[in-house]
Amino acid sequence: MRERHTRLTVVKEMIKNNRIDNQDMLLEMLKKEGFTVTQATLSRDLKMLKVGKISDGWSGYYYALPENDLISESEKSYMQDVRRGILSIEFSGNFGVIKTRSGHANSVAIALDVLALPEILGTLAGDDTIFVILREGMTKEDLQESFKNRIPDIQE
Amino acid sequence: MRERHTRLTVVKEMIKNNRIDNQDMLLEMLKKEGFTVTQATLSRDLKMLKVGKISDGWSGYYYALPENDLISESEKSYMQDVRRGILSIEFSGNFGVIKTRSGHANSVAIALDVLALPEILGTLAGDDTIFVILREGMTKEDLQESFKNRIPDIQE
DNA sequence: ATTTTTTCCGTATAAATATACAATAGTTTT
DNA sequence: AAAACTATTGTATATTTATACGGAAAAAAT
Repeated sequence: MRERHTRLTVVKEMIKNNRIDNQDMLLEMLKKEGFTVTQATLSRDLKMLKVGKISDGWSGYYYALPENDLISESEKSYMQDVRRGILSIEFSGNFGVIKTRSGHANSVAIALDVLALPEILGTLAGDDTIFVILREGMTKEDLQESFKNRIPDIQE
Repeated sequence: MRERHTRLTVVKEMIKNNRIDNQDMLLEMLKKEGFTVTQATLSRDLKMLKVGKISDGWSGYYYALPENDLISESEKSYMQDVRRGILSIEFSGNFGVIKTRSGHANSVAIALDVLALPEILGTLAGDDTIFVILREGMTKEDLQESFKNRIPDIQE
């Protein structure tokens, strides 16, 4: 026993990286990796992972991880951009100035746009400085809170 | 015969507006609307609409329209915002100034952000004016082209 | 107008997926 | 440590979905 957890991780990875049309296909791939289970077990695994089956836009269907799992993947890379580039944030009213490492302002600003934090109305990036405009009603504290939630290990 | 097209429209609407777990459920709903078909036909309809079956994040699964169908729906509303608000666009180098009807700058700017036109780096909205910064390498013409593609009936 | 082709759909059945039930191994409680 | 509970799985089967086949209506071609 006590196999499920590792198997779930493998299954998730397989679904993320391959086009898989049905459970039998997945079953075979698993067997090759040393996980010999039945279709019933796999069906339960997929339900646990909240895997969906979606159209390929043509004539077939394949398994896909839930939106969240995918988004968080691409978000991760943007969060990396932010973490790598950012040096400091200071505010004046509802305007903020972010200092970044030289040349990083653009990538950080793009990342902030993509992350679409509700507090930010827009950004303007130079080479090492980003000008941030908060939405009306939002405060510096709101943004910092939001930051901490979305970008775990950022230091104030 | 010649029923399919109208039925597909109805099915699409039903899937968009209701949580539907399986084809039998949909079959019943259709019957109530006067479309009496078999499960086989419905299965074909769903494939045609590229409907997927995704997790509700809890313990069940339901039908969902493909990403594109949903996005284009929400995009429509943003494009409306742009169409309704915009008055003129003028450029100076890689900066643009969009004049909007009073009070509309914000909604137009948000729409532009959401539409994520590849030419636009960022926007700053006042009350009736939006400041647009183009990404490096992009020209006024690129943006106008992109506009025409995304927002059909806009006049120059 | 007749033939050919295409579209649409039902019936029957195959294929794919989910689950009720029972068994076994691990955990927790007493 | 025995009892009670929980988690994980397989077997068998139920449920759900897809499709092979054939027929009929509509459309296109001749």
